[in-house]
Amino acid sequence: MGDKVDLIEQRSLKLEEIRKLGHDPYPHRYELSHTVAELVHEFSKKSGQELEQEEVSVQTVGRLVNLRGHGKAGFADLQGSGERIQIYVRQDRVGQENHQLFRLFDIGDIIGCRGTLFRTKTDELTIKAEQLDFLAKGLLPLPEKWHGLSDVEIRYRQRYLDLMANRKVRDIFIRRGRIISEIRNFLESRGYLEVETPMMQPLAGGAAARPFKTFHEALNIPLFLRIAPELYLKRLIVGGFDRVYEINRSFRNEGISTQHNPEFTMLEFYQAYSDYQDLMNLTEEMLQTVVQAVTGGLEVQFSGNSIDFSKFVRYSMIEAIQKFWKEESAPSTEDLCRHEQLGAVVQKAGLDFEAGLNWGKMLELLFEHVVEEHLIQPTFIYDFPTELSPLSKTKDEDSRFAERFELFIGGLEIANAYSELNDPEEQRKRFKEQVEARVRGDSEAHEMDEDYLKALQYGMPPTAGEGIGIDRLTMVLTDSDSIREVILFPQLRPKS
RNA sequence: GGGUCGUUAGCUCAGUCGGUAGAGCAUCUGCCUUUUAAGCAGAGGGUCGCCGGUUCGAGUCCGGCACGACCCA
Repeated sequence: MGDKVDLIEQRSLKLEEIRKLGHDPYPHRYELSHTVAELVHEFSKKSGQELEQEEVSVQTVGRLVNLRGHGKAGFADLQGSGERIQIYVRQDRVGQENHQLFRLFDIGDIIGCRGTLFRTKTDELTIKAEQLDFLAKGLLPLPEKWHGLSDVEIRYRQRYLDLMANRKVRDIFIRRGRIISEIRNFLESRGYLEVETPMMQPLAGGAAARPFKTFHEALNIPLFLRIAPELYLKRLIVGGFDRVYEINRSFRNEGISTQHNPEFTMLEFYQAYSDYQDLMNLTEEMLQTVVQAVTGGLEVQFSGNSIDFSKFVRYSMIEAIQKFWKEESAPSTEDLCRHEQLGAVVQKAGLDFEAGLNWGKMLELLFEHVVEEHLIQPTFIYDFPTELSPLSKTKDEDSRFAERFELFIGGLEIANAYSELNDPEEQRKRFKEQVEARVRGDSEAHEMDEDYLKALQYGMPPTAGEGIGIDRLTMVLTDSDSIREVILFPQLRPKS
């Protein structure tokens, strides 16, 4: 600890020395001809001879990540815009005063350098400095140069250090940005409007989850952080925006795991005059477009598996359970569709369940246990129990099933979509059932939402809607095994 | 919520059988004008996560707590 203070003191003293040399240690701007990345990309193919003939004069900026002094000369590595370039400083070239400044530099300082490009004996692209400028002081030492930064706690708590030290981390977040941008392009090209709906809601609906609660002082009312934007987006469909989407945060007051962060980013989109089949097709096309644009192909490595986005498999939930059943004889459709018979099937699969579990939840339990881990390649699972889908239309031929699908990739649940229930009387009935489940102790069950029912009473066109977990999609497309690797500042327990 | 592992210098780590704290990098001083994990010579730097216990003696053994990672629910 004492040493850490000394380090800051030493660097603060150097800061004063720099000031005494007549440099403002925190200047306001700097003119550059190239970023480091531009230099590296533009000149990586030029030979030393070409560079010296052309006498390319450049001016760039970056953070010092390595210093190698040689008495009256020295080398340094400058990191900027995700790349590194070497600079070579000779006292007889920059002058005595500027060389003095060079000797006051620490690893971590941000500097500007003007000079000409050349290649060293070992053929490394290097700037021969003519003028060095000081742009900002790094008072605290950077992570160790050999091993870099690997302590995950520091990586997440001080993400800026992670971004400086680990190129791969930088690349993950660049890719995340591209994914979102490609999704926007895709949806905009299909006539979608991006909208923003309330994050603070008087009633947290649209999903089965526990919300965070907050309070508005002036209105004197409790508010909930949204668990989904769904019910507001559908109000916009009622209002005549036939295609809307929102990419933004939702919040769920649940445990934290490699797949769950309390705040997470979801894309939700709603398309009028369409059903869930249309959205399966749209989703396939959208993800193929995004994956191609972002990775340059349709095959992605994730968690030791090669995932092929060129074909998406589709199974009904019942089919999937039968297909991935471990033992010889899979249960019949009849067994799976009848509450009285399903209990025995679930027990046969070696699962315990609470008494009074309804048929839908029982089927879900069985599905999660038997099927989910096998869904590595992009797979739509469709036709969910209506009991699990209070906001979905049911199938015309069998009201026990809802027109709903989920998309699984790499064993992760990536998307959830359905033909939206737009019959206000039926919706009221479903809400009532949810309220009853809530009374029986299901804290995730939906509440009665009169305001939403009123919107439906004005008439909502037939509509299909979908949510896609952006964090999880990013995990798959960056081969990240934890959601914390794709969220810049993941939620952690506060440091004591 | 349960289990396993981890926490030692600014960073990455070692630390034997319980005997009074180590390395490399970083820092500081000196030398060094094509190095690149630059080099050479020297110096400084520790609440061994926290609290308690056992012991003549604890980084090391025991218990609790905190934080983190992984696995399970």
